[in-house]
Amino acid sequence: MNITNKPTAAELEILQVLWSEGEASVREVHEILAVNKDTGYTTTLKLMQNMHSKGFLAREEEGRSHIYRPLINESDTQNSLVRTFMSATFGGSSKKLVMKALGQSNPSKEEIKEIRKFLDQLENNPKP
Amino acid sequence: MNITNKPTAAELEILQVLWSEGEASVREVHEILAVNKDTGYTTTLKLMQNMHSKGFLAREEEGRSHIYRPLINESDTQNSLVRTFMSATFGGSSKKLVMKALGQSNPSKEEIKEIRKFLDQLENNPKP
DNA sequence: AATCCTTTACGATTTAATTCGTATTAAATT
DNA sequence: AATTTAATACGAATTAAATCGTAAAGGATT
Repeated sequence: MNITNKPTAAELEILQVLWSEGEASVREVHEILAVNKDTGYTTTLKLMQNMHSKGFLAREEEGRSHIYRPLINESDTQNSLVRTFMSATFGGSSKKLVMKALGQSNPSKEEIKEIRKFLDQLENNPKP
Repeated sequence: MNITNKPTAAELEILQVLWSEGEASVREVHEILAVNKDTGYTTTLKLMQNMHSKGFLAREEEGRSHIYRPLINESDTQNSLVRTFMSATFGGSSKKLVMKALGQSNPSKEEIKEIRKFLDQLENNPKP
């Protein structure tokens, strides 16, 4: 259920790609990252190799290249990162974090509606 | 209004103390941090010196020690950190971040009420 | 006055993360 | 068959952050 050690910033970028694509080769991940980032191919390769040995990614030979797949779940990873961030920056107060986040973005009416619905659920099904 | 470069994790811990105390000597900051953290006095000193030269802290001689005061605002700093985090972890979606944060903490009825009020304001005063 | 704190200053080390260079291998192309 | 291309492997360099050690200075204590 829960992530033991968190991915670093560069690792998270790679995970975003893999969560979105499902699976990909180093080349594919690199091409996508290279649009916004200026680093070499071997950097991406090394990162993905590291992530594989950390247990973040599975890989499988396909021809002479490797296809990688995330082994850690997006939602669990986000939970873990949020918890750490919330604690470091807001002393653990979700209310403060939430207000800062909302005050800074432009959530659509629709999104606001969904958040309200979520708050309703929270009140009706309080946690242990 | 806006923070140019963000404090690091260790710097943020120091800022938390100073935001809460208003001002303090290295010794005072260190004593407070030392409760939960196991690092030497000179580490805290060095960090605060760095923060001073970065323009994060002002200082003033008082006797033979220095009294430090934050020059960057808590709210602005949090905004900046939230923006970066939200973008790196949730592709900039405040809705996703907000739900993760709420789903993970136990906001009180009172807090939920305040968040609802905040959502009302957001809807009534939409941003540019 | 001599010694003992307590403090700052600051270079150096350590640690972690990121980036890269080079060697090697094997498939694809000529 | 020879050459080019595209991939992995992996050590090493770079960078940034955090930590520490030691020297110097000046009050406070004896």
